[in-house]
Amino acid sequence: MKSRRPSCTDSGSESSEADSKSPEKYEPVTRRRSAANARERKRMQGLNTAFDSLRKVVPQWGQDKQLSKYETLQMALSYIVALNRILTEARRHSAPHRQWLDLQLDCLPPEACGTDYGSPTDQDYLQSSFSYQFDGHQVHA
DNA sequence: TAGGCCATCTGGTCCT
DNA sequence: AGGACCAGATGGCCTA
Repeated sequence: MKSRRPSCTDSGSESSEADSKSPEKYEPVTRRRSAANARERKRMQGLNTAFDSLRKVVPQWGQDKQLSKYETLQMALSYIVALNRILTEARRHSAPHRQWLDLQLDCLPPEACGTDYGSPTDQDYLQSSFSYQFDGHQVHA
């Protein structure tokens, strides 16, 4: 994530005013607003942490730059649909194949599911199952 | 320079 | 009453 400096409208961010005034000298309304701003900032940071976690498990084929939040959500949706499709296809196969698949899924740590796409063949198959297009921002489930 | 993306502030609403 | 959540507004940064 790019590091961004606070915007100039960052009035509640304990900066210039906080230097000249201790918090207890704030007007109650100002103090409450400032606290609410801090909570909102923390909440959004939590949300961004969640987005970062999601980016780590979502494929980023051909994308050298970080997915935007919108793209991350769209990709996650498409990824889930693709994996679901693969599982559905796998269930149609014979027992030995199903056992193999079950074994693979059991052995996979959750974090590895998104970053290790297996052999090039597996990767191609998974990618071909994807419907999310970066340019068009479209998802066809 | 325009457009995309983002962080932050803010006021409103809902919930505990 | 206070906190969580949300959406709109605003302004900064980056890239084509």
